[in-house]
Amino acid sequence: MSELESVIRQLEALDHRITPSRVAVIAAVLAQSGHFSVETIMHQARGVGRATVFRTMRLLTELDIVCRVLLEDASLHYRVSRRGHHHHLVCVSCGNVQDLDECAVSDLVRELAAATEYEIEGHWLEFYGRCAACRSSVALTT
Amino acid sequence: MSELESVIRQLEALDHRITPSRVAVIAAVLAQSGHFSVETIMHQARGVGRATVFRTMRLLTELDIVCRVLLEDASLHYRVSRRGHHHHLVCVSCGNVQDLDECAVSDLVRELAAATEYEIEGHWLEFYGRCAACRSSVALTT
DNA sequence: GTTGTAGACGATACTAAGTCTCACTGATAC
DNA sequence: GTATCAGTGAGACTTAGTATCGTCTACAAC
Repeated sequence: MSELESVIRQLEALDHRITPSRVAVIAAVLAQSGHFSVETIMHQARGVGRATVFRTMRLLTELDIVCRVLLEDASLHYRVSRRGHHHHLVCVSCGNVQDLDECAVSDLVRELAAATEYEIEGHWLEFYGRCAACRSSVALTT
Repeated sequence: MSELESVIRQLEALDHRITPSRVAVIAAVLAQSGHFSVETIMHQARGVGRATVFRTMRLLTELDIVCRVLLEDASLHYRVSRRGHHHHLVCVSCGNVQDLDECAVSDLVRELAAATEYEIEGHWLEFYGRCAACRSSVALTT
């Protein structure tokens, strides 16, 4: 079963209708390799209305098929999510994104809950830097 | 020396002019207790133009007089920053913000840099939850 | 005190990202 | 076959912020 079919099955299972617009958006999303903006999807799923693209993206986010990537300037991008809760390491130079396998702050969340009496429900954690390739190319050009 | 005067000195030291508009915006910012949006400041510093409020906020952010608080829905608010690099714990119910004293991920940054060969330059970290007061009030009403 | 000037100003147009509304369409159940 | 309602596209609207531009004024030099 292809990834596209698998997503369609998930939508069907939740009683969402399978329409050509949705399939076009989902196919465009699954074709992305790195992080992408909604605008990219709007270009690639031509003919699909703006509102529909946003609606479908929200649906995919709720289903954990895509996750949101927060860039350093606080702008939101998306990324196909092939695992559960995780964080990102974003190269500010080439835009490459590494998924970080495990949630690095789950211990911290427990400590913090004990120290502050908050019931902690969620968090944002994103790292920014330069990947090895970008660092070496900078070293060459300077 | 009041906090307002102290900020004005900082601006003067960097060769920025002290204008009535700037003073109005800075006073409005310093009067905030929790996190706030630019719109709040625009209401409280009546007569100051929209662009000027944004320009002044950017200036204050650069001077580390305010810091940005990322809410759970990825919208940006601001908060008077009375310390250096730190993170926030935001109550999603009453909006109260706790500053977390030390950067909890500095060790993690080092580990990650070693593991991924990235040169890590920055990160976002924000926690969301319910404070003790909000939890007890929910317990009472249910 | 006067003046020159560049930095700051307000108004306003614009952009980007996303939401809302509404009449219409078409997938699905009966 | 048809009724229904979830989903659709168009486009107006919202929110947050930036860009432009002609005018003003804080402040240093005189």
